[in-house]
Amino acid sequence: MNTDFREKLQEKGLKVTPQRVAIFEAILKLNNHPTAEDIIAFIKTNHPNISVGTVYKVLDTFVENNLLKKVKTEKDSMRYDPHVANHHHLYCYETERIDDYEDEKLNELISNHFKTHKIKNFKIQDIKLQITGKFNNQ
Amino acid sequence: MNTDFREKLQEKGLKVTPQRVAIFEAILKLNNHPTAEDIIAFIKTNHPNISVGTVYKVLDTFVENNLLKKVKTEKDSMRYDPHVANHHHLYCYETERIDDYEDEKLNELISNHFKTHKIKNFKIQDIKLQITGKFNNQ
DNA sequence: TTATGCAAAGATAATCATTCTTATTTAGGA
DNA sequence: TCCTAAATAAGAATGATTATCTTTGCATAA
Ligand SMILES: [Mn+2]
Ligand SMILES: [Mn+2]
Ligand SMILES: [Zn+2]
Ligand SMILES: [Zn+2]
Repeated sequence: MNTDFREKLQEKGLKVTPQRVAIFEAILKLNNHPTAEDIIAFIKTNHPNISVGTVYKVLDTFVENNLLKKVKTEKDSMRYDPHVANHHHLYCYETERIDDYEDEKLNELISNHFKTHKIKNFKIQDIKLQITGKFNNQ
Repeated sequence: MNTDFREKLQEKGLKVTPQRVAIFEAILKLNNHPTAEDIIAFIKTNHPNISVGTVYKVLDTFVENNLLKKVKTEKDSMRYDPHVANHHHLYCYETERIDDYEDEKLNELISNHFKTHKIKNFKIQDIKLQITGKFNNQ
């Protein structure tokens, strides 16, 4: 999993640095579409000298190179998603929790719908669902 | 349409002020899910003394009272939507344009799908599609 | 080896949307 | 008309993000 990520960096012509590896690992570990702040806090424990600016710069680089996605929210701080394949999100309206939601049947349903119901003057690139609600337990 | 809005304010127990009316009119006129900045710029022409803080406070009040919705984006500044009934959005990946998209058939399709495919540990409140792509002309 | 080039990281200042504070004004009911 | 809670104005403060500038780490060429 680590070598995997190193290879991806190299494919994109990006240098493999300890910071980049640490930031990506942090995002995987944190596992709730973390903010930059979450990432910084997590990394600071093992890697206390990392610079805030570096984290933001690395996150941008990752997004540009499609190693991460930004997640839309209505909050001030951006959240990041290591899951770059197309998928949907469950948003809790009470907490900051955002979970992934994958549903191949639903994707087909929607994709078929748009085959017969074109949107005038608009070329679709991708479709995401924001499913807002409340998690039960856990 | 204006009296309509005044009545809505009164129903909610909110005072009808020139600032509130101007802000709501601006959002309707601007008609592209404007930012606070767009609204301020628009209002300043007729109403030069309005305060920036007032605009933000009024926007919050409107959102709390369901007269406006916030629109999720991955940009820094928030956008506002006077269209509070549930509907979807077309996002252009090249420009800041966001259009409304309503599709009753699609809503039914999705709603039926979730009747038979419950999400474990999650109670759905609402579902919005973010349809990203590119507008043709116009 | 040593020098040169260059991407990346660190430190920290600057920016900019938004929020907060405090004094003042006003809408709307009594 | 008067009163008062609610709303606004002005501007300072905050906080996330971006920009700037210097330093570091390597690779490659002299
Ligand atoms: Mn709209
Ligand atoms: Mn911000
Ligand atoms: Zn995700
Ligand atoms: Zn809308």
